[in-house]
Amino acid sequence: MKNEKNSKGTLTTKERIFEASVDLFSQKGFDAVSMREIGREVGIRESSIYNHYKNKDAILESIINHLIDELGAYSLTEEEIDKLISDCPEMFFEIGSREFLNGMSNPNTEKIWRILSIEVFHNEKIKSFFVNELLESPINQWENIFTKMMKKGVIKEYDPRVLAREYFSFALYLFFEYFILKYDANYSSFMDMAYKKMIDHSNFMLESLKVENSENLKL
Amino acid sequence: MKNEKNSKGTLTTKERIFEASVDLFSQKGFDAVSMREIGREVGIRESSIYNHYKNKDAILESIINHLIDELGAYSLTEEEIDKLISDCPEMFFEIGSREFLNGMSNPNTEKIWRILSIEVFHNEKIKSFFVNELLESPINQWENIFTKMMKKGVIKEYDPRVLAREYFSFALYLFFEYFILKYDANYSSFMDMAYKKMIDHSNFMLESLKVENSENLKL
DNA sequence: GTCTATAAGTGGATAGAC
DNA sequence: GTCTATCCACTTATAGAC
Repeated sequence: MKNEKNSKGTLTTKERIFEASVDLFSQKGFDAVSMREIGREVGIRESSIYNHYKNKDAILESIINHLIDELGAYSLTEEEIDKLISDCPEMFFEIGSREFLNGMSNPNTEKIWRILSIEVFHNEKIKSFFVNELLESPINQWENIFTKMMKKGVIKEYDPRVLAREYFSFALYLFFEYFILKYDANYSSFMDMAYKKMIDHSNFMLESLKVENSENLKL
Repeated sequence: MKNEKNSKGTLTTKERIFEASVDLFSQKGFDAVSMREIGREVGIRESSIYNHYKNKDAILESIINHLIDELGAYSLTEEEIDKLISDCPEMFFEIGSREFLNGMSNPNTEKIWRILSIEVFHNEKIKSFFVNELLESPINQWENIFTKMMKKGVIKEYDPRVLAREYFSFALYLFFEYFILKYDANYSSFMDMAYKKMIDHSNFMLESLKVENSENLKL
């Protein structure tokens, strides 16, 4: 814990252990990586790792916390959201897409998302982090947004909870496709393909939710 | 391999090993379950298991093959699909939903889907099975169905590939939600909730794709 | 077909010299 | 802070008695 900060370009041993662990865990999963292997990657003996981290679990924990810190730094404020809804709903969907994909595919966080995807089965903390961060809180947020859009007459009337699921389920599908089924550490191709699909999806939703001239809007 | 079949109600030792493995693997994952543990569950020594299965991997393999066999038994024929499209598109979506959920939540297969979800990171065979069975082949099939629906004028014109993703991504979202994030071996609640959500989704899609009276259908 | 005994290996973690 | 040496629990799998 002594030389945790290092303002120069060089990395401390602790930081090198962190980086090596992120690389190895994201490739093989937590259980399949041994302390010996991490040590080898860093260039020290495994016993020396215990001078920097209490045990193997502590390394994983610090990785999770790093992602949580990183995510907290993003996200739009309530006022920015309100303004965008009135100004231009098309833009809003596009910004929403980009926001989501950035949180996923930032080079600092992409490997960590992959680690958590692998470990979600073995770790209760990760599981509840996922449920909250990927299921409940975004869908609640989108329900809120769709409700506001209806009040302003920007989209037609529909059950906002259903719309929230319609919109955000597609993001989860992309997450599932890339982080679970097709992950291969090829960062740029993830962004490119996912972004195009997300735009197609936004357009479909916009088209479906357009306010019509006639009166028979409510189902 | 000797007493594999047993027409009476009793299970052979091999079958009991199979069942115990499915239970344990679905709860803890393949790596986290030892041969000792399986033996304990069955009531024999771990060394005796090797009289029935060559090794631990062979147990997993037989579990995967069991699911593949089971899935092959379902699925509609081309003619049945064509008939349904003309007769009643609403019904078709409902049947499509039920078909998918049945393949997932049949009591014989639900635990196996869970095992594969856990093991998809460690096993190339499972990974390509998932990519094919959950991503590519269903989306191609739905693209085909939407194309036919357009030709018959049952739905409005739109890129069928995009529609296929719009429709099927929701099924994958449900898979992700239940088998990865919220799995708790509670079979009936999965079916109930997933089915309701799937119906909401089908209704939204139908509404969006309704043929309108006027002429400006193509985007 | 099941048992005991055992091989042969890998894992995380600690003690103490330097 | 890193090293060597070591501990001990646990794993898959095999050999051979019964």
